Amino acid sequence: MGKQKPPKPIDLARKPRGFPDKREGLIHAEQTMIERVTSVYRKWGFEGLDTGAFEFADALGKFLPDQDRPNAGVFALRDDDEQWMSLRYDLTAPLARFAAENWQTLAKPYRRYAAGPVWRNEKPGPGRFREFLQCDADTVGAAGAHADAEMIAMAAEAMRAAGAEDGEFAIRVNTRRLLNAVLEGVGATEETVRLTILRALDKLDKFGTSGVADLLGAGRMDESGDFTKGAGLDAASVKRVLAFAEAGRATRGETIEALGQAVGTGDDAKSGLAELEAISIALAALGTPEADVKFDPSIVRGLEYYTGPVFEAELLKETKDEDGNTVRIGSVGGGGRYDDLVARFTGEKIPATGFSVGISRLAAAFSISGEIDELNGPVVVLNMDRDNPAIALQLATELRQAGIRAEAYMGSSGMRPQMKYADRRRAPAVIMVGTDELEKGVVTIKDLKEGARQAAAIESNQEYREARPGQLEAPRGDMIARVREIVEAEG
RNA sequence: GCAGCCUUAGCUCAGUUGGUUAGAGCGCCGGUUUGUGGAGCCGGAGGUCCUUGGUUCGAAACCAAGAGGCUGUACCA
Repeated sequence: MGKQKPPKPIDLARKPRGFPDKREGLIHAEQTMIERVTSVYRKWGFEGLDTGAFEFADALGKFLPDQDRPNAGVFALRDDDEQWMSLRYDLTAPLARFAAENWQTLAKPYRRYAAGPVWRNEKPGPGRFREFLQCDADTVGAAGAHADAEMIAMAAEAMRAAGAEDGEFAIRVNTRRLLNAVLEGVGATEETVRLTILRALDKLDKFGTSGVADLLGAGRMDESGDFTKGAGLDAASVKRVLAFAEAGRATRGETIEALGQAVGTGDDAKSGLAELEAISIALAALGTPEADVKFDPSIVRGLEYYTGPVFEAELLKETKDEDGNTVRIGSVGGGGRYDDLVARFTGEKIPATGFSVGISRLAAAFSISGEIDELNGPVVVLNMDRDNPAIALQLATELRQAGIRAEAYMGSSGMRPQMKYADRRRAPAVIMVGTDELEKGVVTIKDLKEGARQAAAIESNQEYREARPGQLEAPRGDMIARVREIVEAEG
């Protein structure tokens, strides 16, 4: 009945949340970060592997779409032949699939790095996307703490390669075996209770001791009044879990000692402590600075497939967001040992361990703090002579032939808009050739960065215009050399 | 998913008890005796006031539902 209004065209130009548009600056920051991290992986002897965006849903593991409704968490669709396919949610599951498929032909252990986008169908938020970049290294087919220690050492080196200095990051390490020992110690046999306890532990840094105590016991009320049911442990058990969670000490040796007190003498406790001990010794041999790696009993990580050591890379360095507020970036990567993942395909138990870096967060952190250079735009040749616009094309071509990024202004706007354009493009310089220059056989070159510096001291607009800061006139034959000086001086 | 808050120009926001053609700042575009980016001067574009339905003589304003956003929380292989 009601008149159907056609949708306004601009209302169709909407971007789905969590799928970021990336412009020059961000692209450059992320590519730089991928290069830095993968160069560390390559240096340690890992080889590249790139797999497709989609995997068959059943190859991705527990997320089997049930009939019509693919599970939340992944993006899934049905192929022509009715098979469910899912966009990969990490780079580990495709690796497990690839390793299983090609196991016979691979040199074992298989050491592989990979970088690329992954997709998760979850609620996005600041710093949380539905499409984001990961950069992984994994060793498939190597049991034992040395392979884990190597991952941890490499994670620390990757953080340093990314730009983190002493004390600006920490790799925090724990092992599932100790967590199992604690669960056993408080008699948590029921799966839901075990998971609730682990999730509570994981939130120690977020909610603090009392918040975690609530989650371990009856439950916790958040500030919006929403209530989260707890694990229902009695007071003595809560105390025992907390004692474990807070056993972190200044050095790894002291932490192992404190954990020994908190965790008892069961099989899991003994093997877990031995695992940390072995990792610590290996790290010393690998030359990893002691302060880079801490043992932290509150590290839990994903609940699904980790079987031994788990670790997390945390950026401690403080950065500022666009509004100038201080932001703690927090976790920028993680990993661990997953001995059962490849076995899903092969039946044979194949040990594996790996580490994953969240590229976007790292790039954001180091881009904001100036660790990654901002890119200059092209040199812009202004279109001054409307009777003979081809001169701008010719000059731009000469610059490009000399290997300088350059473009001729496309259009016939006045000079002021053309200057504004060059400014907005972050051009290092503009070239001006009008009738004056043509007659004299020269070009006018304006160094925009130098001009801006000089302009800071100029008060009035009229003076600013007359001063023509940063500008020089050069013989036509010297254009390339002079422009090159300007471009190279500004990186 | 659950809870709270929010939605007026590109952005940040005004908008009287419900009353004509809905405003500002910034930004944007163009010009400034066809030659100069920032802060000068002149001009300009840009809004079905998120959507739909209801109340009313009359709705940007009141009510309901929906959509979108923010924050917290849950989940996060």
